[in-house]
Amino acid sequence: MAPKTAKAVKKPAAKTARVNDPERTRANIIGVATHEFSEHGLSGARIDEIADRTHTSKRMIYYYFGSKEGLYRTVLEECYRRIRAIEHDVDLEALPPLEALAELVRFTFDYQTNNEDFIRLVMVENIHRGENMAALPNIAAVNSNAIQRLKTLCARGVKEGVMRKDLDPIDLHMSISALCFFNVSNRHTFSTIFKVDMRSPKALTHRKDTVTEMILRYVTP
Amino acid sequence: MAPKTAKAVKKPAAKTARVNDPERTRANIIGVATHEFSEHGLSGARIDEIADRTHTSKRMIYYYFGSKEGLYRTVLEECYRRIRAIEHDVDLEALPPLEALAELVRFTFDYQTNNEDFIRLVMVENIHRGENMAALPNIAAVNSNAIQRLKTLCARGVKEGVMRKDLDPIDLHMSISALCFFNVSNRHTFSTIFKVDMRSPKALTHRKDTVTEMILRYVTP
Amino acid sequence: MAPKTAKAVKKPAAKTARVNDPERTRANIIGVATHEFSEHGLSGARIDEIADRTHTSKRMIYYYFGSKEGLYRTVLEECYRRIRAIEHDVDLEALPPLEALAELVRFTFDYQTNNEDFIRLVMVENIHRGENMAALPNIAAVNSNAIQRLKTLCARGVKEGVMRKDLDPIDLHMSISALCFFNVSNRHTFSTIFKVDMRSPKALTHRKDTVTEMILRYVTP
Amino acid sequence: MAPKTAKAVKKPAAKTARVNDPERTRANIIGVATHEFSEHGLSGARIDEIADRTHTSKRMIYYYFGSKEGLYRTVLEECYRRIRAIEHDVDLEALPPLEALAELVRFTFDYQTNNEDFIRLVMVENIHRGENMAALPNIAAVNSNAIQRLKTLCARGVKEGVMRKDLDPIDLHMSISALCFFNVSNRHTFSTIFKVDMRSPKALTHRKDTVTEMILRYVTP
DNA sequence: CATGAATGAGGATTCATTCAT
DNA sequence: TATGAATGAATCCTCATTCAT
Repeated sequence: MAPKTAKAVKKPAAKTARVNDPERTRANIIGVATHEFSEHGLSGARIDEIADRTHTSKRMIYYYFGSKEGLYRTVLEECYRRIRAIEHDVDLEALPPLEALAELVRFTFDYQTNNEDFIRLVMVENIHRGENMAALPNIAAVNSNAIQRLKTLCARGVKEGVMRKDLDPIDLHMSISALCFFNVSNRHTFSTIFKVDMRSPKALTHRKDTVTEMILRYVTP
Repeated sequence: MAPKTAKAVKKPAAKTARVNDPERTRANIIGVATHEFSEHGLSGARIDEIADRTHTSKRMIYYYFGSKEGLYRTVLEECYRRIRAIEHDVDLEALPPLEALAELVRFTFDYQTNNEDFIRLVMVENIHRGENMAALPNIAAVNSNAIQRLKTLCARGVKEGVMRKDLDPIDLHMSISALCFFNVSNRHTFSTIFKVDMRSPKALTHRKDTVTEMILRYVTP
Repeated sequence: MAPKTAKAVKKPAAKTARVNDPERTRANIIGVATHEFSEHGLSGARIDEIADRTHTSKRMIYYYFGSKEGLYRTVLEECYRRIRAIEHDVDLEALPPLEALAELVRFTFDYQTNNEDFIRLVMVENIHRGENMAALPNIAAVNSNAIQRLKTLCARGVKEGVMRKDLDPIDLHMSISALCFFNVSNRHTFSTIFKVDMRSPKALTHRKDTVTEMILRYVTP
Repeated sequence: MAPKTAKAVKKPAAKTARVNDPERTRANIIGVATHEFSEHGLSGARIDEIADRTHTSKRMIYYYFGSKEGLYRTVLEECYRRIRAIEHDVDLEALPPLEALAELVRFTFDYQTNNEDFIRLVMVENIHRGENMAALPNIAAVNSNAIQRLKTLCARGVKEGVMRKDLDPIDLHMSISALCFFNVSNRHTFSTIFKVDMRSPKALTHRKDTVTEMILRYVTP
């Protein structure tokens, strides 16, 4: 909801303007839009607002993305692209299976905690029943790696006798995601109802440990 | 809503509650609004649309709820009230601790699966950072029971030696919620990315078992 | 809405406002829109402009007509409805066949001359390939009368031996329309090219006589 | 035009006139614009659309024609220039007066039928009250020939006793134009209302005969 | 209580046109 | 010449809300 009162201060300057650098312009818009959509949702976000926070004008949004929905989809696409790129950072091969899994859980927890915009965007997209995401090309590619790596890890764990045989990588991934995601996504309602802190470093560390332990216990034979 | 054309035929039908029954009118509006807000979010929902699906007119919405936000808050309140009422249905005392916990997990899983509107409303409210919920009176009351019952259960489990001593009821509740919630909330994006079915009875049963086992393994000493 | 430059003078008053008289409001809008669409075409007309010349606001246009196109269609419909109503004015039965026909031609000529808005609207609609008109219900009803009356008249003329037998009412109607229509529709380009006056009473009378004679000569055995 | 999405693939194909050939570029633009203006009118035509269908870019349109209106005027001018050039094709002198007239009518009918773009452009210009055309130089020259030739023809007809003495060439030209023009210009509305075909070869031939006969009967003493 | 009419303030989108290279 | 990027100024349309009866 926009403030009807005067408090919204316009910052008329700072616009580099007329920089003929399409990539930069696009990136700038996407950056701002990512935050706006994550903050207010697809219908709640305002093109005017996005434009204002941009180095360019509202017109450029339409020039590059065609429509509000087009911009939203691009934002979504970029977000998933980023995840895919980042997931490689954990070197699961270098550690013993259980430690690797623990590391993966902790990494996931941290990543999600530190990327609230992404989490919220996924929430928004689920409110829209994933219809925008479904339209994206290459979206399936996002999974390939995550699941494949988990599969390999499980196989290793089974071979070394430290993991049970009946593990389903997708199911396991879902559990990890669920536990990590919730801490960010439902932070507000949960902490309001249960009067608990879910954001302090201490609370996060504690929760991360709980989640990690829960996953480890589950995979143990 | 407006007459789209001169001869837009009004469907005066089906509107049964013409008899002045305030409670019924209110309930009818809330019912419709619950679905609309859950479906499209706070900014995405349309007062016109809600009014149209109602037995009354748009004017009544303002008469009873003052504003769109007022209606939204009432809807939220009702939703939480309903949960609280329903939670009593599981008689945890009648079963051995672990079985009681398993039953609670399954009940939670089923309830969330069968109440998508509620799940989505919670998502929506979290997108709005819980600010509407925070304004509700009695919201804390929702927790009292859930946590208290879990606490009692854990105490019983510890006494009987089937649960570990260091369990935190809130933390446990959060884990159960996270695992159950995700299956409904992130259904669309997850199933799109991983090409899996998350809605068939079979998939639901399997996932429910996984979640239950995960929780049980976690509480075991 | 508002012109940024100074030249457009606003007439802020005169708006009867808040008259809860839908029929009047509708009629007022249609009246203004008829002229605007006739003047500038569908794409050339401006909703803002129409609203400004109305006793109501732009919002009401959308309230009643849904869209610019919806308004245009209604305008078109009204125009054709009016014609149909007016055509009864010539009592063809009361005169001898040839005189009746002459009277019909003169009436048509005068009507078209005096209803430039209508002529231009028909031009506009033809530019749009009649797609909006085709969507109108009852549009076929417009013809029924015109052709039927001409058919009866021809039959009478044939029986009395003053008209040839091979006349096709539709073809005849087309000729009359063409000759009368052109004088209004192509007035500007024709008079510019040939440096002739096509609007003075004298010119109109002369042209009307020519057209009448042309039709009469054509139907004569 | 703008890139609708990030990966909007540009079709650099088919654009042959890369070789700097001003005349060819101009002609290409005019050709495309003629169709666009004829199709959508002055306000309905889109510069972007025109540029897209061109072998060049939008920039060139402004380079060569200054503005949308400038382009429109050029298009108009070209159209009239073409007519004037073509009218010489009928050799009226070679035939007996009435046959020459019949030939002229048929030629006019065919030309208009086969040049819908031109007809529509004239309609568009009349919607704009001929103001763009009036600004064109040499526009009067268009008439000189047509009328002069008709005048000569009539004189010949009168001398040979096959035409009445009181014929006004301009008036006659107007009648011919009206009857031929209408068949193209009002095709859509007329055929929709009267459920008749106006485009089949058979219908065209029949109508052409009617028109020719009507004109011939009119000029006969 | 109830209803249809009415509306100000925004909100998304489009257009002709110009600029930097 | 030629081209893609950029833009101010509309232009159509929507929304929550209020008024008269």
